[in-house]
Amino acid sequence: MEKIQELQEIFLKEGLRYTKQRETIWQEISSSTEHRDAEDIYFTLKTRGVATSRATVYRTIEVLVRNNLVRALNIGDGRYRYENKLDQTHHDHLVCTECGKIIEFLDENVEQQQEHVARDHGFTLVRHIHQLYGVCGECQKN
Amino acid sequence: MEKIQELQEIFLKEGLRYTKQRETIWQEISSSTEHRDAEDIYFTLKTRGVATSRATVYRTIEVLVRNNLVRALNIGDGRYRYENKLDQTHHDHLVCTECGKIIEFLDENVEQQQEHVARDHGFTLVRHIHQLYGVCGECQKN
DNA sequence: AATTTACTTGAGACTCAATCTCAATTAAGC
DNA sequence: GCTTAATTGAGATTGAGTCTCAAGTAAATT
Repeated sequence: MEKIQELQEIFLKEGLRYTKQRETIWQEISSSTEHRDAEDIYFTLKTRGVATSRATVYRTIEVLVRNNLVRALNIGDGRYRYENKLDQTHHDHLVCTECGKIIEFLDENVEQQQEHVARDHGFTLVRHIHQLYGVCGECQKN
Repeated sequence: MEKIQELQEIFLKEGLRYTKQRETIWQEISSSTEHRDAEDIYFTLKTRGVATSRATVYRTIEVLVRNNLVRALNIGDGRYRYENKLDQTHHDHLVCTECGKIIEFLDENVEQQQEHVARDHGFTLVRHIHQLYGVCGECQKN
């Protein structure tokens, strides 16, 4: 039930109605720390008896992303993963190319350097995508 | 006609035939420093009279990417851009969210730091994706 | 509380990049 | 040149995501 208040304010602010479906989708995303795709979220809701359509899942996620409650992650395999932003802190991702495991990391050095690079080219940095792909410890053993 | 020799060796090595279509696709990609999508390459070939099918374009690019002659770039808008790797040097990309301009950059500091991050998490780094999105100098004026 | 109004939902059609199929074509070995 | 097996290409298919529009349902109005 985390941030339900804020959720309601967001829909109000956007002139959108507060519906059971929208709340359920947020609850589903906010109750997990996994990086899940839309299909996964859609099916989980389905098996939990609170079925919503794909259209509603995608439409709601769009609002959540726009309002900073959810982050969309593109790891380059053609579909987005979503993670809630309840823990606030910014981070990037380390992806195991063998088992698909996703680990979060934050490196202040890199964060700062990115600002420099952008500035050096006359850009105002808005966001970035930074993913490291490699083989994790477990997978190296096999 | 750059690297035609190497191109032939690659196809030989892979047990593939050396065809006019495959050569033409490489020539098209190698003759430009732009970051182009498959559709763009396909249509350019078409208007130049050396028509090949989409299927062949995609199939050939796959081989070129696998053999390090071409790099596939995912800037998160749902389609890949391709650039030839003739100039060898590794770099990442700075993308203007207003005009779509793509600038290449290389930051040794960041490159090294990535290795550290991977190692710290027990990963062997294989590759990375690093894109900075912002507004370029020109677009800031408007 | 009933009615009206307008936003939301959902099933399925649609889009778009990319992949697959398979008959016709063609490169390469004999 | 002939044979054979890889390649090509037109179009079908896939899959993630978006769109449509009739039916459903909040919320405002009376």
